[in-house]
Order: sequence, then C-alpha cells, then structure tokens
Amino acid sequence: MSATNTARTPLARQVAEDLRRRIVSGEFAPGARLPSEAEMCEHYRVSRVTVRTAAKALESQGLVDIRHGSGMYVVDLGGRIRSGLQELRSITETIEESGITAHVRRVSLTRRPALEAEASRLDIPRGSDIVIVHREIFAGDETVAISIDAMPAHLIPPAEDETLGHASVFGVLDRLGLEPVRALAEIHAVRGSDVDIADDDVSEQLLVLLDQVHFDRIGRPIAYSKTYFVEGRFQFTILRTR
Amino acid sequence: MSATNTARTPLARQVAEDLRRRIVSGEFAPGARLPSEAEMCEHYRVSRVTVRTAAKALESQGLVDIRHGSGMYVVDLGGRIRSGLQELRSITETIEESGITAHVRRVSLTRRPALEAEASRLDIPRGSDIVIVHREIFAGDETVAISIDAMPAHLIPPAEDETLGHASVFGVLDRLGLEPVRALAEIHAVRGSDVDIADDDVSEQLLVLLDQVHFDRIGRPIAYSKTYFVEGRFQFTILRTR
DNA sequence: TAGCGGCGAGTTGTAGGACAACTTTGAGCG
DNA sequence: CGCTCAAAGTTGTCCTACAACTCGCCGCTA
Repeated sequence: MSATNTARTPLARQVAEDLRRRIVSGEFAPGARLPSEAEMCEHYRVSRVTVRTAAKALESQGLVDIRHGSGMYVVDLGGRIRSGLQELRSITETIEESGITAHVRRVSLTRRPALEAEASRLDIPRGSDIVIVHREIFAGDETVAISIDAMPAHLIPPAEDETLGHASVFGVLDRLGLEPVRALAEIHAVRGSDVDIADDDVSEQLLVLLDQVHFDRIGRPIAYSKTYFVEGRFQFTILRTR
Repeated sequence: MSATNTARTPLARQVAEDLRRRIVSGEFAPGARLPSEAEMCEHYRVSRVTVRTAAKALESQGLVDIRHGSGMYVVDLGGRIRSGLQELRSITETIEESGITAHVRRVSLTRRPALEAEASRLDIPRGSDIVIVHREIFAGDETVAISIDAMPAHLIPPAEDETLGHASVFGVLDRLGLEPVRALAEIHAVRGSDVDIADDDVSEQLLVLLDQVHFDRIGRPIAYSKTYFVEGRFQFTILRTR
C-alpha cells in the first residue's frame, strides 16, 4: 500500500480493509494489542488521521477496541464468531464463512408484473415488471435455506437471465453498477407448512425468515429478498455495539 | 455543548450523540443535507477532527451518508425505521422506540448455582452462583415478549435484588460500573409449547428467540439473556451496512 | 522486604492550518 | 437552448503540536 491514491477508494477505507483482512486472517490474535497509530502510519505510509479513521471504522464494526492512552486491541469474544448479520454481504457468502460448504440450486427465474405490495417495497410503478429468482441453498442433501430475490426488471438486462441466481445475486448487481450498501431486515418465525415454496424436506420444520430490502447509496431500493432458514441447520449471529 | 470537556466521555462521542438525537428527533428530515463540517465546528465549538470523528461514527451506524465534495445527508430508507437491533440497547428501550408503550412485570428473581452450560457462557467456575431474572413484557393485556436474564451473582450485591428487573436491567448494571458495550446474538424460531416458561397466552404461538451474551469493554461476559418475542406482536429490524 | 507513591515514557484524543480531490452551481459562449 | 469551464463550496488527507490518559519502573518509606 502506498500514499499515492491510485484507486478512487479513499485511503482510510483501503487501510481499514487491509487491517480487517489481517485481523480475521489471524495475524493478530484475539485480545492482542495492535501496533500503535504511529507505527501504522509508517507501515501504510499514510497520516495519522487516515489511520485513525480506519481504526474508528473497525471499532464501530466491533472488530477492535481502542483504549485511550493504552492502545488498540483485537476484540475477543471468547472464540465466538465476530462477523455477523449486521454486515451486509450475500447470504451464500455468510453461510460459507461459517464453515459450511454450501451449494446453490436455482429453482426458477421469472419475469412478471409486480403485485401491489412488491411494487411499493421497490418503490416502482404498480404493475411494472420484476425479476424473481427462487433458489435453494443446501449442504449435503439437507436444505439449509430457501430464498426469493426480486428486482425491478428494467435494472436487469435479459442477457443476465442465464447467469442470475446460480451464484451470488450480489455479483450480478455489482457488475451492473448497482451496489447495495444498506439493507433493512425484519425477522420472523414461520412454519414450513405455511410457506408455499417449501418442499417436503422443510415443510415439517420451523423456519427463520429474513425479510430484507436492499438500497443503493442514494437510498433507492434495488431489491428485496426473503430468505427462509431452516431452524437449527445454520446459525447466524448479530454483533450488537454501542 | 462546549469545548471544555467536563465529562470523561470523549468530545467526539458527545457530538455524535447530540447529532444523533437531533436527527432522530426530526430536526433534519430524511434525505436532507446536514450543515457542513465547518458549520458544525462553530456550532459545537470543537475542531474539525472531532466533528469528522462523530460524523464517521454516525455513518457507520447507517444514520447518515457522507459524500466527498458534496456534504452529509440523512439516510432515507423510505420512511422505514432506522434504529435497529445492530445497536446495543435494552429490549424495553427498543420496544418503546417502536411506538409501543410497554409494561414490564418481573415474574421472579432467583439465586442459584449455575449449570454447566450457563457457567461456560458466562466464563465463570462451574457451580458458582448466578442471579436469574424472569420478566414479561406486555402491551395492553397482550404478551409481547418473555425474557430471562442471567448474571454472575458476585457482580450483583443482594441489596439490588429489590430493584433488579422492574425496569431495564441495563440501568442496574450501569450503576454497578458494569457497562455492556457489545452483545453477540443468535436468533431462533421456537414453538411456544416448547418453552417451559411460556404461559397460556403464548404457548400456542410461534416465538422468535433472541439469545444473547453481553460483554464489557475488555471482553468479559457479564450477562446472558434469552428474549422470546411473540411472532407478529413486535417487529424489530436490523440495519445491515457495508 | 513489602507496599506505596509518583515520575516518565508511550499512546490515544483534540486543535488548527493547509492543501488535494471532488461536487455543484452558474456565468459565459456558441 | 445546450455546452464548456471556471469558481466556490465541501469532504479527504497531511502536518505539527499539545492535552488526557495508561502503565510500568524506581525509589522512598514504614
């Protein structure tokens, strides 16, 4: 890393991401003290302001703890995972990180007019088309989750229909210049038998529904999704901070 | 607010909290541009470093959006709530904020030796005493949630037994100098009939279980709690950010 | 010798000024 | 009317300095 800002990503963000990578990679053990701000300035060849901005970002992510007069420490939550649902990343990615090797099967991809409720959630004219991707995520032969993703059709060129849904939906959105930066999620408990897309494997189970709307940087909704996790087969966590 | 730092809370934090208060109070509408950093410096009588630190904190809380060369804007999520579970605050407080006027009833307070699993979660010697508070939160005559809080008994002087659990447990912990700054939460879907503390009102319902461990600044577990939300009666949200 | 107190080095928090990078606006021109 | 571009405004980064806090070391004392 150098002080010359070749990319358009702010320096502080670059530093934060590298620091984050080094921490989760285990270069710094939980509870360990990180190098001082002065040392990091030398290492990254940036000013103290930049280092501090990066450090503060990691702190509010709950990754490190900054103590006045003492130093910066890697947060130790007793071996429990620290990357949780409060950080926006794809569901498949989240599941992978928990150590489960998951497979994704696209059940269907549909283009059809949006219902009233769908149009209102995506803030689009009622009756305009949306793209709906129905997927199943499983580990071995067990279903871990079922997901429904919906996006305004005008955002997705038909050429993408082939690829969309076989891997992360995020990847496709990124390629189209639609970067979701925020998502608002609700959580519900539902019976598998009450979910019409559930197959036999899950209809007897309880499900945790993660009901989300994704937004881009300027606050426009670009997708919504419903992810049904089969209770007990995959456990996500939420790190709450002050 | 003044530049003289009378309290021991850092200036940047004070500014962040006041700014936050002003935003949620509606002084700045969603989508509106906030005063520039320079203007805030004058208003709060602090340096730009402090203002920026506060602003960055609010940004990573998902409350504002800072755009290089343009300004700072209140995040607009289409009227949906923005204060979610990713921020650590008491459950009662969270419920109140959603507009529901909730009442708390303490069902019981018990001191007894910790079971194996409990001791391990709280990182205390097996068999040492813990304090268990069983509470019910309701709106009108409907049960909204049932909660179980457990803390190492040696942290709670018996004199507190009277008050503990009639309001927020956080308040008591604060007074004892035990400030929880992080919590790791798991979420489960459970049947009311499978929860032994459920009364008749909820035993027929589905419940969302929020299973948490609370930590202090240096990473010691100081409490764990299980909160059972009756599905459909109170909806919490999670704001996910990148 | 054990305990206490305080000094000092190291570290994070805040201040102020300067310039770079970026966005927005609007005046001027074809 | 639409385009270019200069200028003003705003956030990003750098530098230097000092305040506030933490922690270990060392000497003093009982």
